[in-house]
This record gives sequence, C-alpha cells and structure tokens, in this order.
Amino acid sequence: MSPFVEENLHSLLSIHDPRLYFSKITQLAQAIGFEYCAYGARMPFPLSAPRTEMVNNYPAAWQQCYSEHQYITQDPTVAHGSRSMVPLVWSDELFADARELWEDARSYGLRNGWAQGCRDGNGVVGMMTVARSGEPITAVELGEKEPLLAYLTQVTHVGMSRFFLEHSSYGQEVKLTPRETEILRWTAEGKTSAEIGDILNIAERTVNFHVNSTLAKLNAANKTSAVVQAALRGLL
DNA sequence: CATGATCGGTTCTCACGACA
DNA sequence: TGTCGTGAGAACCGATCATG
Repeated sequence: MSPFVEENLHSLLSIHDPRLYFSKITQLAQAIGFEYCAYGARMPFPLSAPRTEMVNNYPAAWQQCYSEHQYITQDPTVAHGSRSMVPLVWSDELFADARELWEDARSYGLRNGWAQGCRDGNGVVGMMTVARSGEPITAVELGEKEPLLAYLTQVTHVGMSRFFLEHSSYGQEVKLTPRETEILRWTAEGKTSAEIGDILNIAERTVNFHVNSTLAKLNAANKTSAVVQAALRGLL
C-alpha cells in the first residue's frame, strides 16, 4: 500500500458526515492533479425506478445545466460505468453521440476526465469521475495514477454508498435463517413449494411458512419479489 | 420466554384451454 | 377475439413443538 493510500485510509473510514467525507475525497483528487471529482450511485431498489444519488464539486452553473438538459440520460460515461468496471478517459470519440453535452461540459471547464464504475455486494452501482480544465491525461499519467484512482473510487463508493443506504429501508440489515435461505435458493431455481418440500423432506406448508417469513423480513409483496431482493442483497 | 421449525385448513390469483 | 371454467400454485391465518 502506498503512503498516499495508507495516510488517508483510516482517517476516511472514521468520518461519519457525508459532506465532510466527500470534501476529503475532493482533496485527495486534487492532490493527484484533478480539480473536480464526482460520484454517483444507483440504488438497486425500487427496480422499476432505481434511486440515483450524486455528489460533486463541479461549477454550480454546470450542475444546473446538466440537470436542466437531463444530460444523465445521454451521458456516455454514465452508461459505461453502469455496465463496466474498465476505466474510461474522456475523448471526442466517446462523446460522438452527445456533442451538445460534450461542448457544454468543455465550456464550463470540464475538458479532461477519467471515470470508473464500481459495484458491491449490496447491488449498489457507483461511478467515480475526476476531471480538470488543464492539460490532457496522457497514457503515462494514466499508468502512474490508475492504481490511486481505482483506490479512490473504491473508498468513495464504500463511504458514500454507506451514507445513501442509511436513509433508505433497503439499507436496513435483513437476516434470514438458514432454512429460509435454503428455501429461497430453491425458489430462485424455479422449484415450487411442493418440490422444495420433497427436496428438503418437509411439508409443502412448512415451505410456505418460511417463504412467508422472508416476505415479511424483506417487505416483499410476493415470492418473486422476495427472491429478487434476496439475490440482490447477496443473501443467497 | 424468544426463536425457529413444523404442520393444517382455507382462500385467492393467475395461466391455460375450451368454446361461442 | 373475448369470456368462462378449471386446476396449480401462492398467500394467509392459525396452531404446536423443540431448543437455548
């Protein structure tokens, strides 16, 4: 672990205020040459309309512009970050289908940037972006700083998603009994209650009882929802 | 006493096939 | 194409028993 990482890891994890936490992240980003940084997270629930949270230190005018134009729906870095963990450097080619967004960003001083997606066992998908108005990011610089940027992404994701989850019902810990977990696993495999009863050598009613118990714990409307939620929470 | 496991009866929902 | 009947599966309510 580099001195950079070692010096900041413990101090970051002890911070319990989201604003202060992100402020520290921006300081770290600036220390490695990026004046701007942004972090966005998409919560796994509700599946029909996943909640998105964003924090950044971009110019206020650019934040307003981005929001007004709903650029998030066409931002190629967001699309990339939601499906890939591969680092991405901003380029003309990247924004070929979002020229207006690209030109607006540059006009607000966001000229060179680097983004990386990340995800965790809770099903939260995050994306970290660092950017600057100055010189382009060279291959040499990227090679030198990539480990630090990857670390910064992970630390930001762990810390900030924790704050986001604190204020949602999804963030509340759910504990399933071993029997409940076992039955949900078979349910996820498409087995009916009767089939699971045969497999586990218990009555179908008993299987249903445990399924109902998981519905209550997961606040799920039905068995299908319970299985999906349990899977996304990493309980299976 | 709290928790987990087991079981029974009943009702509801929904997919599917038959039929006009 | 729309309606209706049927059956499988799901959901709900209740209870007892074992264990730490």
